[in-house]
Amino acid sequence: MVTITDIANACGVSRATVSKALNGAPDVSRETADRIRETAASLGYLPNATARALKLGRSYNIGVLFSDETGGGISHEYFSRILESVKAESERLGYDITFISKDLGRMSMDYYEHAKYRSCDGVVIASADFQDPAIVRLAASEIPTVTLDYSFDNCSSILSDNVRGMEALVRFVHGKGHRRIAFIHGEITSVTQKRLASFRRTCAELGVPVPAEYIRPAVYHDPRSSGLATRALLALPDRPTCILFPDDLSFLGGMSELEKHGLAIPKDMSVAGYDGIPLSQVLRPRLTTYRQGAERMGAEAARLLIEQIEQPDTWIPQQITVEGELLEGNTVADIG
Amino acid sequence: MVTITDIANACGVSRATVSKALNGAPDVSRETADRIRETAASLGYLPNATARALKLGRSYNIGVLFSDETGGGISHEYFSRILESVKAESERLGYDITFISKDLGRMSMDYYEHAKYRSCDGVVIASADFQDPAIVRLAASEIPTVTLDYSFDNCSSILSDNVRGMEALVRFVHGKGHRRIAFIHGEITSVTQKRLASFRRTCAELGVPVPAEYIRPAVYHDPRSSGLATRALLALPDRPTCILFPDDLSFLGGMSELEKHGLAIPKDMSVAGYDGIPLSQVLRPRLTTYRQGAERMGAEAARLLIEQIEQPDTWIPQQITVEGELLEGNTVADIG
DNA sequence: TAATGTGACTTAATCGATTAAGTTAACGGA
DNA sequence: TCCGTTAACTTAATCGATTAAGTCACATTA
Repeated sequence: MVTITDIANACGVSRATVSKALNGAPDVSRETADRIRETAASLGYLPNATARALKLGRSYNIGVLFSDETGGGISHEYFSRILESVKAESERLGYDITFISKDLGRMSMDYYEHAKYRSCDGVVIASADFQDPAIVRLAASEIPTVTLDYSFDNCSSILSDNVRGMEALVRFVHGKGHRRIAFIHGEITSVTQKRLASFRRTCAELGVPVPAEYIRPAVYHDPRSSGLATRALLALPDRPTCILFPDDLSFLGGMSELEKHGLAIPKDMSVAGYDGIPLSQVLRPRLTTYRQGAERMGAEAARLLIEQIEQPDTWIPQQITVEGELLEGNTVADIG
Repeated sequence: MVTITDIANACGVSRATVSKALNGAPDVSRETADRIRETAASLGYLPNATARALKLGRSYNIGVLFSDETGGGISHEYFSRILESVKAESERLGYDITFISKDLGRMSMDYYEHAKYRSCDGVVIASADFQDPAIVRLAASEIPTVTLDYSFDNCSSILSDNVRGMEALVRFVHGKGHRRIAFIHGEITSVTQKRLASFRRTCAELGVPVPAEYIRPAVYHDPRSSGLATRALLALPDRPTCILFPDDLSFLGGMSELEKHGLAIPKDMSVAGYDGIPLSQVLRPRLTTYRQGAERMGAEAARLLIEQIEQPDTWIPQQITVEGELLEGNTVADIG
């Protein structure tokens, strides 16, 4: 391994001078600096991030947290889009990313300890149980933290616009003439609550009644549970004309249930999803859904976090809401 | 930050003794060791991975490489399953994982340099253009490397069993009576070549003729291009009775094309996919496909890599082939 | 009794890079 | 000529942990 000492020897200067030359310090002469840089290049010198981190107390490494337990793991489309954009933006800004988990080999530690152990400069919490004391501890710690789809006091956060997303969907189906709109929602989280509230408020604004039995619980990303919820809705004496699903994958469960009942989409039942995963746009009929701005969310998360890391003095917590877009498929019939 | 020095002071011993006590060295008395461990716990001591890495020349950190350019990014189901299992197994064995990329901020470096810079103990190459000189350099370097779905000399590799996967599919549809089997394949890579070869060989073994026009190129994970390939197949005077798609997502493109022609699956055309993504199993009809053993592949990759890192002397390159399973849906009609 | 051994420490060097503080020679101005 | 200044270095401490080598008191053995 080529170190700063090798360059120093090769150039007949001290290690200090090499370090300064490579970092562009002012008190190295032009010629010496050039000579050092050339030698460094010719020897194939690479700085050692570890040594630098130890000395500087800055690792240029940020942790990302995807809690697997909540099922919001990396393999869900929405989260992998977020991960990918956090990664891309971080790299653009000169930071690597490392996963933060509970426990590591035989060491048992919580998220905060893990992040400390790896001396992460900051952490992006992308999917987690925000009630988990370990998450709360991390968010409340001195480590700069940005959360996605949840807000802690004193942490910046990036929020998908669930309020406006749900509103857009409701207004869209209302515009198509629907007045009996059912909503199958995922597990109760802050995201779900926002969508529920927005659903209710928008319906109220539009003068659309929302019978209690039109709101059915299910589990995100679980076609089976949405299928059951769909069945329950179909059993109602006063069936809805349109069903909003918790997400696109869940819609598939509903779809097969509708099929079983011999109901065609959108002729006999209108439906809409949420997320706008690529699949939704190649399905026939193309699914009407709301695509969250995951790419921008990830990028903004990285940007905010690194800003906080690099300018801790001027930093104040920020909440950024990222809008998505309504993907108007053809699963909502015009019954106006 | 609580360091080893704080513990040393609190216990009235030297830092060396603390380090030894915490690492279970034999030359520390029972009582002293206990006292040190208690003090460490009560002070909330956490080892500093950075300092340890610097001294030991071991970071307990492995790099993972998902080249974005090839489109085999993190967000594809197969790769995210691999990532997730590499992560889980690495963590179980006490290693963190960090993404390796080209370039980092204003530093331009190749993969090898990046891995060196972060002192990764090893690298898993999960998706990449294996012709890329930067990838070749990394694989040929002194850094332990495991590749997925590709073999380099002197590197261990984990291979999805494309040969047996394709064979299983062909034998399955053949068993259902199909004799005119078309195959839409993805871009020519080593994986694709294996599938193509296996397709041809199995057909030959079964005595099924394979007209050249039954083999159509397309692009992986791109429903549009598979749609076009499907259209070309349908235009043939002697239509196939069954189409094998490059992957499940691509099948969706074919599906909508079939729909346009008023052809029902599987009545008018049988189809099969590849990958076995969750979606494929909630679609109606349920897709016949081959699910690759991504979870085992990721876990084996991590295991092999860490084995090589920890026992470099006894190490020899290994190739492990991981079998998947045929998911027998109902998109293949029995026309026997 | 002297030599030898041993258990339980401490000392000090080391990993690679950074940086405050110190040194030295050259130069300018009075 | 002498002093102050400045450019261009070097010295040495430091980040936190590890470990080979050294020390020392005490026990054992011939």
